[in-house]
Amino acid sequence: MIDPKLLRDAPNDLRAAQERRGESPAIIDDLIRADEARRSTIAQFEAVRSEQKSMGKLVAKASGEEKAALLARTKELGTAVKEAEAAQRAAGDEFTVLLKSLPNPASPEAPPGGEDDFIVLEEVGTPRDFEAEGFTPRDHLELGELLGAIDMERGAKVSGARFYYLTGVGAQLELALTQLAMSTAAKWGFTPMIPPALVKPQAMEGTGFLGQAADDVYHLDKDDLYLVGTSEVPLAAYHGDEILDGATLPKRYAAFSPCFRREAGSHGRDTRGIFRVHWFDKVEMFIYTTLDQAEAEHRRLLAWEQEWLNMLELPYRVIDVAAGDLGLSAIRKFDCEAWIPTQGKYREVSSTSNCTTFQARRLDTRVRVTQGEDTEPAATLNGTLCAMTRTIVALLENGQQADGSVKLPAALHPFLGEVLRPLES
RNA sequence: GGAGAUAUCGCAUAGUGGCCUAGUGCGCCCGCCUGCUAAGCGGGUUGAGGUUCAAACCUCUCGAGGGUUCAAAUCCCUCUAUCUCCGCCA
Repeated sequence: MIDPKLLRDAPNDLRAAQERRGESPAIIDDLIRADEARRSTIAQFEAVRSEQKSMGKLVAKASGEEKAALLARTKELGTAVKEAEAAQRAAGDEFTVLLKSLPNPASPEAPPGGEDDFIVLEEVGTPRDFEAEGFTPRDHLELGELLGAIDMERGAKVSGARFYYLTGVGAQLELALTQLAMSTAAKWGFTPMIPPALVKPQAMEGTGFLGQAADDVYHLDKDDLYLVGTSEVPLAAYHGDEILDGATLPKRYAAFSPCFRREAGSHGRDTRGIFRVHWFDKVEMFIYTTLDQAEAEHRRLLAWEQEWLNMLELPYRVIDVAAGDLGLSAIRKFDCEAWIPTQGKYREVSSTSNCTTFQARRLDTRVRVTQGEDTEPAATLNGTLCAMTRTIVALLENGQQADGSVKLPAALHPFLGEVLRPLES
């Protein structure tokens, strides 16, 4: 949700931002009309309500005929107040619904265009040349089966397509990554968190996942709870309805949670292995700060994501996601994409978004920067530290050797040794 | 799942239909006084929204949402959370 005052103060900026996303600016004019309707119904309600209150005081003091006459008038006022209140609410609701459907204005620095119009900011590391090494790389599933690390067949048997078991060293690998990611984040100053993975509609809605992304979300009808697709949701809602003390900012949290995604729009894509699944575990970074610090924190998040990939010794690139490919809440997004040898391309393993005050306005998270001053909406940012399944895919494929064994990065040696070896057949 | 209780400003409390424009204490902020400190004295102190050049004014906000009434913190209904006990359970 944007600052409604922008509709009056800077409508042209908002129209331009819509066009950067490749969306119609007409909604801005709808919003301006709805805002005017809202404000005029508020004025009408307040006028009759004010009269009702002062008349009510006269009633309390009056008696006899005088009182009867007053009561006749106040009775009329009573209905007028109810009507005006209903009109105010209707206009307010209409405005809010429209306002919430408006995406966060894309940053002017975000590349214009859609999904394919990203800009590559940086490439780090060099993909291995398997041809030169003299063997054809196996894909992560083949390797996972050789190592006894991944069991897709039984995942499908028990839970259906896009489910898996991590077994043996696969399970150990996730636990090692989790432990390494959480402790590394703690060292960077993040507070480790384990949040709930089931949330109320308000949390889901507040983070912007019930708009166009709603099809991708699991919902439990009987309990009206949602399974989160990322711990961004419970972390953003964590300080909802709160006023944060500016002196405590930035607040940085790192959360481990399962993530559930229906993958509604991706039938047939990435069907092999654990690259795209309905459930995976993830360590997510989340930051609360003030608007003026948001961009700097966004750069820090990206730097931490890169440091993590460097620790894992993976070749990757960083892209600046185009405006048309941003989620509802973000003004700018950077993705880190690891090289996947058997796909011959870079694929997303982490992503960081600057949501400015968009989510905080919806969730009512405010900051009092200085004692005695007015509050302002907080700014929120999120970034992946380690999405387990995709990280495992990248580690297996990039670390593999001709015999099917997998060399691990030094950071994982304390947990799993230097090499994962195929099971005895 | 069953029975009962509770929910008021940062905290603690008062408030059983109009005198609530929600009082008081603590805490906090500003000032005064006291040659330091403490005490004392005076004032301020929920959060939103609207009108407005501004000063100021108005509206909403007593867990949430409905209802009754000319008028609701107060009466009624529903929901949520917390506490106590019972049952079940990792």
